Amino acid sequence: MSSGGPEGDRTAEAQDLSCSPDSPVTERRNRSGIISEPLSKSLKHSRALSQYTPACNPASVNGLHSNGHTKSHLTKSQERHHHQQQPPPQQQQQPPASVPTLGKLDRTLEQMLEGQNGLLHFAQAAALLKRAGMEHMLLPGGMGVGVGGETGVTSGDLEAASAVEAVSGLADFAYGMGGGFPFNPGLFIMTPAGVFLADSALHMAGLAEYPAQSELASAISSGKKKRKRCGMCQPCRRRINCDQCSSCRNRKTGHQICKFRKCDELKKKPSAALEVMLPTGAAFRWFQ
DNA sequence: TAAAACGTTCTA
DNA sequence: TAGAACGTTTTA
Repeated sequence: MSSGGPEGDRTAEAQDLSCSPDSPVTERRNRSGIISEPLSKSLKHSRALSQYTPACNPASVNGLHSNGHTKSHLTKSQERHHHQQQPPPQQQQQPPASVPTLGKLDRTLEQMLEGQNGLLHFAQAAALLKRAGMEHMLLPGGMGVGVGGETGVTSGDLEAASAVEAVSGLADFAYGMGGGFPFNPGLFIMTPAGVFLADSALHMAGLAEYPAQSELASAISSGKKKRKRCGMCQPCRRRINCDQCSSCRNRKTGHQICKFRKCDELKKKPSAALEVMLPTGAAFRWFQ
């Protein structure tokens, strides 16, 4: 009759997860920091990602992040941006109104990651590579119309413009159908979960610690039987077990993660993969 | 080594 | 076909 249940011995440290100091959040954490919390509290109000950061630092929200794994690299990449891309003093004048700032660019990239389950599709990858000065890794010959096509643009403008363009102006990005595949295929890892920038490309681009990209890619490419959670989708971001679903109730026998924390990617059948969502909305199959 | 969690199989 | 149970792998 251990009526401890979910409410049993909730610790005050769990309250750290809440940004609101007066938030009456009382949770119980397991060894992995997963919180068991009744459905009524947690599931109905899925927490924003920023609420899981230790200090709710607004600056950290600006960084590229999606889960606890990526906390550290945020600051690293931001430092990189500061150190490597800080314009010389004479260029610190106001940027042209039409040119996004690096901060805006970062937010754009963050939005890309947020919105695409962490996958970088080709146009986004192109933007990142360009941003890192890796245009040469794109295949030459105008195959990448729209990404490598801009001329007469300063590098800074190119970086920002191409990234924004990658997000919003994808229509002229030529895939297949005469346009050809604009990237060096070696830069990408094709996995059941999607297409990822290869580690090498990430490293070269200074993006080695992009959330989940390298980790997931390596995990899958290594031929492990088990797939890993993508770490990017809403369920993966969730850090709270509902304690009420069948998986939670039958944890001992079911061996299943809370239904509300089940990775969206893992819900899909692996065979449904090897398909890339093109910016045009069409699906590109790597293998027929 | 225990807990977490994915994959497979079984059952309703 | 969805959910439960179990085997197995992974991770801390």
